[in-house]
Amino acid sequence: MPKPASAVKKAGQQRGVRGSRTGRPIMVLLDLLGRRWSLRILWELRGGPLTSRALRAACDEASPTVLQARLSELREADFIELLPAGGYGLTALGKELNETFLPLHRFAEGWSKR
Amino acid sequence: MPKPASAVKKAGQQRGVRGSRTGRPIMVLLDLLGRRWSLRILWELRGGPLTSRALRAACDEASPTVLQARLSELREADFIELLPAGGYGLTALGKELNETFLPLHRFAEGWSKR
DNA sequence: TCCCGTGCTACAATAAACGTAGCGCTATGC
DNA sequence: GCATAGCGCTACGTTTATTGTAGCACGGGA
Repeated sequence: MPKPASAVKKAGQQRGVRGSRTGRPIMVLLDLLGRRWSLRILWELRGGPLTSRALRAACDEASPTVLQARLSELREADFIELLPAGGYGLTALGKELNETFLPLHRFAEGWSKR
Repeated sequence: MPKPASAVKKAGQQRGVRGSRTGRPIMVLLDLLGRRWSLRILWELRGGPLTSRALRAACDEASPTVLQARLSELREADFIELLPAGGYGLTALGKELNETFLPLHRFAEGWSKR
């Protein structure tokens, strides 16, 4: 019989990294990037800044709720920033992170022919 | 007033890539890897095969339900395989994909000191 | 003034993830 | 034989995340 099962969890981690309690940087990063739309957002910004609405359009009209949540998280992680002129753009760190994923594109092309 | 809002969505995409309807390989890949625990599983297998239980332990005791779901998806994508001798291991393709993420580790280390 | 685009939020409904328990199977122990 | 233990995997009720739709407050032109 499934017990309440919560009431305990609130203590341990609340403001945290969700799926990772170790705190190891790579885990924190994998967890952050493992949230829905995170990778996609970074990817869509690779060509230059986009307004929040353009970004939403680029992301298949994902709901603004999650998008804003991700944008906040990614901003807090210093991967993207809200430009003074409007629109979101990659920070230097974000660009560096994005380059990490460049080989992924090539990989994806080959993988799709599996 | 929030309308029913569903009843429509069932038509368009059901068995799909969730966040991506374009079918572009990179989108499919980003979507698959953007699911919870996907990246983590690949990461945890980098050192060699693990049994499902060991993998679960490595992933902070994530619930077996999602883990099995991810394992199935990653297996279908041919990134991991269930070894005859038992345990899950990366396929050649999986190893290739994992190497794509190697720079991520280094990046994460530097990032954590932001 | 009015209009339009910006970033952002509310909120009810839906889908995904969680936690716990336990199944069927196989191999090894006695 | 027959427990025992580990394997991959599933059921199912609860909690959390995501979705879809609507709309806010603000600022910059016409």
